[in-house]
Amino acid sequence: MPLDIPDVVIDRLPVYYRLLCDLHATGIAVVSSQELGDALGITPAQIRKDLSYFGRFGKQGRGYAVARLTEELRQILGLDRRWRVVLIGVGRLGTAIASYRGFDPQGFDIVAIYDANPEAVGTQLGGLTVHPAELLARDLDERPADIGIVAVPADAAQDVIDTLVRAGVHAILNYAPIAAHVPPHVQVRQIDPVLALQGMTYHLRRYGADASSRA
Amino acid sequence: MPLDIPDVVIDRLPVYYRLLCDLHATGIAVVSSQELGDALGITPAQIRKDLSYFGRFGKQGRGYAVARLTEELRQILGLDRRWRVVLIGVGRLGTAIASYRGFDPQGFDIVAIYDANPEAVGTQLGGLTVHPAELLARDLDERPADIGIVAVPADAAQDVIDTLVRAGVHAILNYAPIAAHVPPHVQVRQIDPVLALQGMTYHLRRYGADASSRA
DNA sequence: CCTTGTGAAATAGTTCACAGCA
DNA sequence: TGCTGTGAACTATTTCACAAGG
Repeated sequence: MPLDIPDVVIDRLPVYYRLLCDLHATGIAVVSSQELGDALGITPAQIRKDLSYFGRFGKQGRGYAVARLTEELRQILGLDRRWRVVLIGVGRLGTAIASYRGFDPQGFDIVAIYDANPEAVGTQLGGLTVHPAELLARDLDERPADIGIVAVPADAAQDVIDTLVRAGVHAILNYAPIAAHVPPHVQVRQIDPVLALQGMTYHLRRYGADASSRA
Repeated sequence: MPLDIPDVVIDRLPVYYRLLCDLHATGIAVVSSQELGDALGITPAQIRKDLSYFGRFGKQGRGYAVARLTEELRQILGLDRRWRVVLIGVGRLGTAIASYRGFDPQGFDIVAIYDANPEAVGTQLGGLTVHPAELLARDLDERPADIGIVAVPADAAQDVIDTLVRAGVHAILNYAPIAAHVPPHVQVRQIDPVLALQGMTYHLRRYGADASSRA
């Protein structure tokens, strides 16, 4: 398994994985790259090439065994274990994240929650007590976490991220609207609906047909 | 302004725009591509090349006038007007989206909210009444929208997206964990924290140092 | 000086197209 | 026959490096 696999390939694997889980649940045993591609809007060649970085999972003339490929991807992605996640920030967004049911079944355990606001500290959220943010560094020393989810205001986010990185957290899901600065060995993924919308308005304007002109 | 500007360039412009707004608010009048790059973790050459698709906004030896460049980007991105947004789905996530304060100051107006659940219909959310989902198509005919935000369960999402597309919505922000099928002229951006986490666990596993080994 | 704007070079990523196997 | 796996061809994107302007 080579080490120089393009990042863009890695980021497609979870998409394949999810579809394969669905197919598995539906009872479909074999699937071709063509069918996967149709379902995902990706060319079959792309899917075959992506998978070929990791091994030869298909059978010529048949396709891929869904159960086998699902299991392979689970291993490749490290989803065959559980991951410890800390959440920082319990404003509206953090609260929604804490109570989101989608993390647990995929192996992500929110194991601790922090907030800087004394009003929030001590409240219960998804079965956990909210801790004061200043304990984050100390707690991570005693009970490390794999992943940090940052849901604090923009002006506090870089500090929180620095604390996470110093405590050895190597993966950060950042909901704060800032470009996070981290060392190269730390993974960051940004969730930013406003940036996403602004990338689309460019195209809307080009396309010409805005809503008011159709009213 | 050429029509064949790479999408990846377009999606960086909002990042530049946000930083420039911050700089402007801080009272900084001029900035170099080097400084922008340092702040964003992007090479200066990339920033200059990106901007050069749209015009010549800098001054040699000086850099870019922050106010001027901010205004140019606002126009390019179509942020010099307001956009009509409909939200479908008021579960935990939809509720958080409806009350998010970050959309309005950037020109995005949530003008209507829908949900399929009769319990939710009629409740108030961010100053709006939740309407029954079956009215979505009819309402959009009478009062079009530019953008749809989809925050419904996975199994309902494609139907909602089809309805939006049929009603002439050309931009969709999809929070549902599915690969949306849309015609080529419709923009889709996916917000999917689980996929983001799964892309990072691949690297965590490679890096070796998981949290439990450091405990 | 310093920094932009930009062709040209380099790198990265995608798609083609077909040999080979079930 | 049908579909994978994969070099080779192609396309896209980034970076270089430098002329030119303030």
